[in-house]
Amino acid sequence: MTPQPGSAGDVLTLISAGSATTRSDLARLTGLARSTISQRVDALIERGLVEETESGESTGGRPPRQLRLHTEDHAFAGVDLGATHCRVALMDISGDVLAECEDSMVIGEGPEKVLAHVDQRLDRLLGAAGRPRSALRAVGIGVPGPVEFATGRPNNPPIMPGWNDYPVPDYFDGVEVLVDNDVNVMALGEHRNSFAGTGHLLFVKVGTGIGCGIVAQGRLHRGAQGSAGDIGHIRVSGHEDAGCRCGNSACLEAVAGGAAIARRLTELGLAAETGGDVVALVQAGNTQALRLVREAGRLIGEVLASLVNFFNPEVIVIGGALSRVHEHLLAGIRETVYRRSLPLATHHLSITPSRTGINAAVLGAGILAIEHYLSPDNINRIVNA
Amino acid sequence: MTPQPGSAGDVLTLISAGSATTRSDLARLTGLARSTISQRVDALIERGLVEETESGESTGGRPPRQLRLHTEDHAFAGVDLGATHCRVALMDISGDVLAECEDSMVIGEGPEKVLAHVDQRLDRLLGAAGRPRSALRAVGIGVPGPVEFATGRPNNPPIMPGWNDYPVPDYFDGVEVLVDNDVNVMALGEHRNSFAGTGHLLFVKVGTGIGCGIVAQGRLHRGAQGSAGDIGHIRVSGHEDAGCRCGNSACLEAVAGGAAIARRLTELGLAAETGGDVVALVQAGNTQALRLVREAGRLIGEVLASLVNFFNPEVIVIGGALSRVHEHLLAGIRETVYRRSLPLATHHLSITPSRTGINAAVLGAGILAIEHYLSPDNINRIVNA
DNA sequence: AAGCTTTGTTCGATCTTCGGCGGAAGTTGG
DNA sequence: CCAACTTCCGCCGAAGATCGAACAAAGCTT
Repeated sequence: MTPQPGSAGDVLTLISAGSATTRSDLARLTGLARSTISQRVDALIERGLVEETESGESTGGRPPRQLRLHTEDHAFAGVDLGATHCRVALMDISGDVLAECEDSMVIGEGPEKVLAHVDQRLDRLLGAAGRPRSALRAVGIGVPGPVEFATGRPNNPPIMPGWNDYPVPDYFDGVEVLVDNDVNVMALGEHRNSFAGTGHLLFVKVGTGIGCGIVAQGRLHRGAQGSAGDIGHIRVSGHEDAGCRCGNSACLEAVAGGAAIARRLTELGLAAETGGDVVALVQAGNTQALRLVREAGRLIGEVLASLVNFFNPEVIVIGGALSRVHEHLLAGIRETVYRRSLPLATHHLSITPSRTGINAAVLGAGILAIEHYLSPDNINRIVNA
Repeated sequence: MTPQPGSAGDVLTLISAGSATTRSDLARLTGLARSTISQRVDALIERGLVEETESGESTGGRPPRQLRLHTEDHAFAGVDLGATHCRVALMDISGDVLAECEDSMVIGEGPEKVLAHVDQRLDRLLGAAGRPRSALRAVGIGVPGPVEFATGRPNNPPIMPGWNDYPVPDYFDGVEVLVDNDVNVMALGEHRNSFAGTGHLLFVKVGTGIGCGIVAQGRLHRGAQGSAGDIGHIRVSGHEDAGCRCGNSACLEAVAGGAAIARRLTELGLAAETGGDVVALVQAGNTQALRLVREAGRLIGEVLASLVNFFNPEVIVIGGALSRVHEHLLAGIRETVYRRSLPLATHHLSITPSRTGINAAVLGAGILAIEHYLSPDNINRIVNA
């Protein structure tokens, strides 16, 4: 059933969203009596979820006591697993980062090794932040492949050998674990951090491959099989010769991904293997690389033009390794999208580089965990327990 | 705020969805005491929203009194406005059609004339069904162009001269009016009638033009400007020569729409002007027409393949005038989608012709009106008034 | 300094909801 | 055919939640 209006969970949602910072705000927003609100807030304070800070500005009368999330007793973690890296951030309940770390790690070594690594980092970060393990409430993990979100099991991930159908949450105990595709958590991180007011947003990650996270009505759209946003294998015109690892040809990823650009540069006699090498060449002023990146932007723009017509987003955010040279990538993307999409859909559309940057994934993963914990249902359960 | 759990609105939602047909069902589903449920049901009966029918089957004890929506005192209407037709259906609150009509009408004559026409039909249908005008609670209207849903104003519709920004709901008084794009209401009608359990569905209308209605998580996705689903102007490869009325070239609609196929047939010396003519030729066994329809299916499939990767729907429904020859259209679509989309996304994907058929739009428009009226918030307002 | 404004708490009145009880209306079994 | 059993439903007192008025607190205004 739907949560009660003005239940403890609802009240906490308003506080955590910043919609209300005082008891009177809450009374006004919920329509409940001030006395009732006080009772709810007391319950939340007693459970250690909310705290009072010094009085705020008076508006001509007694100054209100400010309310905010109590950030001491709980901890959450966001984990960003890539093909060869592992980033972990420990966050408090308001989403602020308490401690973070980053290191190399090979995801192909399989779930046991990798998750042991993660677990160890979690302990280290908890130590650094001075919080006991028992304070850890939930962990969000972004992985580079498709996941059945409801169970946290990777679903035939191409670059994660040994992970297929592995029940990731079972590895940890005493903590709720949410696992999602890395692009989804990046989209979530970007949305909550920099585009909170936006209803419909696309986050496009241009790295070795190309993927897309979809936020519809403020929530992640994962699709029927959790594979939504897999735009790397959409066909682009005029590149029938480019074979893709998926078996088809002319896939976007096979012509505009970082790996594809590097290959083309290699053919031109320039040393480049990864998307990072491409970025380095562009930053060094290499015109060939620059031209190829811009051309990749046009191809990505061709696909995005279709998706703009179909999905009609408010904002498209470009992230991933290649967005470090976003001026050139964006030029190509914008050029094509504004030419090929319908005016009604592009009129208020903005296409921008990621503002959250490299941390979008860890932060998004952490936010996934925090929002799960702060969901009205869960809070009501905690308060009424 | 969120509606109360087990509020009158919630209870009615359960009854109307068929999830509960007796008081004990409701008590079980909501977790409320039987006495509380009885009180809610009494309030709903008193307001004329629910009625009791004869007792149902006993399960070993006293047989429960069945509950269902009271279908007598209210009426709703769905209106399907096309370029040259007008269909109106009068429905009771459970969605059953009480009376309907269809006639020719030219939408280009402008809102006043067309809406006067609609209003007259409404009166006639109300008369035929023996219900007073005052019983009419809400009207849903599907129009062939983009609409700002919140205000019911068409937004620069290309084939509706005189309608731009016209406040359609203001024309009617005493009745709530919801206006949406025709493809959206078709998608809604199809979903609620034939695919109620499906989370994510695409409804593709192939007629003169090509459009798409999007159901995500059971709800219509309209996008930021209400232009979502406008897939007719997505580019397809290898048809740069085909100019489109939108100013671009190689638009899907310009090569695979009914009008485009008719033009190609005309070039081949066959008399065809509209999508209907194309259908007639195919049904007459003309091989040229058949080949072109199948080829159109492949082109539509090319676009849908991209959208399947991006959106990951469970079901794609093909409707519109050309779906009357769906065997040929679907063959082309399926062929391309299953070849070009990712296995994970296509594994449980079904692509089927419309089951609801020609009535999807009127029914969907009516359902739009009914669901608006039955929304928990609205019902709570009515019951507590 | 006295009064005004806004905030927050206390407390009794009121409204909701709960759950037990008993009557109603069937089925089952002898 | 009747007694026992099961399930459904309304009634009603008890328990709980919410409200709003009154009051106290704390700063602003004049």
